[in-house]
Amino acid sequence: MGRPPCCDKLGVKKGPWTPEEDLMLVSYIQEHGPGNWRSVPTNTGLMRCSKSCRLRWTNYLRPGIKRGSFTDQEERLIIHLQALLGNRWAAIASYLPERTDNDIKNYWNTHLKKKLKRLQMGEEGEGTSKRPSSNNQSMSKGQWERRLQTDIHMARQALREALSLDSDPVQPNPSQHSYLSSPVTTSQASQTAVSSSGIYASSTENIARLLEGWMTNKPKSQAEQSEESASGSTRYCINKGLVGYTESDSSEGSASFKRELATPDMSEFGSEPAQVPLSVIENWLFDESTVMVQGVGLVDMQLGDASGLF
DNA sequence: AATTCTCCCAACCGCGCAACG
DNA sequence: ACGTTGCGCGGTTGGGAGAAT
Repeated sequence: MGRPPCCDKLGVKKGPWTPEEDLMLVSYIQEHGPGNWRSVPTNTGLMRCSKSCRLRWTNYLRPGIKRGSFTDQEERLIIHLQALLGNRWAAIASYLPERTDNDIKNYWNTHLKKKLKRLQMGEEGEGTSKRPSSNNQSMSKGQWERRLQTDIHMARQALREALSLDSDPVQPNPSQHSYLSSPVTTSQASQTAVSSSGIYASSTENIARLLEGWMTNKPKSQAEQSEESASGSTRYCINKGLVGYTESDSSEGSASFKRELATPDMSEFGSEPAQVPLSVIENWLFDESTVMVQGVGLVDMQLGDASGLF
């Protein structure tokens, strides 16, 4: 006997969310914080199933989400992490606090997979005997697993070091924070609804506008944001959500929105990976000499050995 | 200008796991 | 120990937007 689907109830709405629904959801979360999703539809009056509410929040409404095109660095990070962790998108997303697992998954499926395939084809066209990984085509599954374990061990070690180097004093506890500090007004709501002509919720701007005025702290200007991203800073920080956090927010607001996602492997470190400045992780990830195991880098594994595993 | 094709992403679905009674 | 419930995750899909014909 299988488990009944959670959304087979009559009257449960499906499909794209409307601005009004978003506001209802955000209002509720403002008061109660995310979680206890089961009670959200009944308490809000939303004709959505709990799952849908959770997804809408985590993938779209949650402040701090960066949307739009991925940077080269993000791309490389994803490729490395995918090679290391496989399709564990939630785990990968925990290293990119501004991106959702869904976003990363979509980006992988629509862009990176093709990109890697193209690269692989290109290399194959040039000849297959040169690359070290080609030697590993014959590597047994056991060998590959041992190598993967070594990689994971090294990854853990590197993260331990990273954590000990950079101990962030902020220990957020989402349950203790008010999620959105000032209530949204009906006029703000209608403004949002009116301003969005036709397609709703397809841009960061919409969400930013939606949430504008909810924050105690002044949102960062677009100019500042673009300047920041243009500077090519690799220091990803949970406090730098596009919806308007500044570094100084960390004392309260941003901590509230900290990703709940922590990879199970990370729990033993007593801290979530998102708290680690990702520059440290990136340095480690991009340092070929660190990730090289038995002379084969992870990228090689991705392009060669590991490709057959997907 | 109209139609078809392709790409992309928000949302859905089903499964597994953990907590709880 | 077992059944139920709720949540989180990964895979898949539907439909809108833009490109190509």
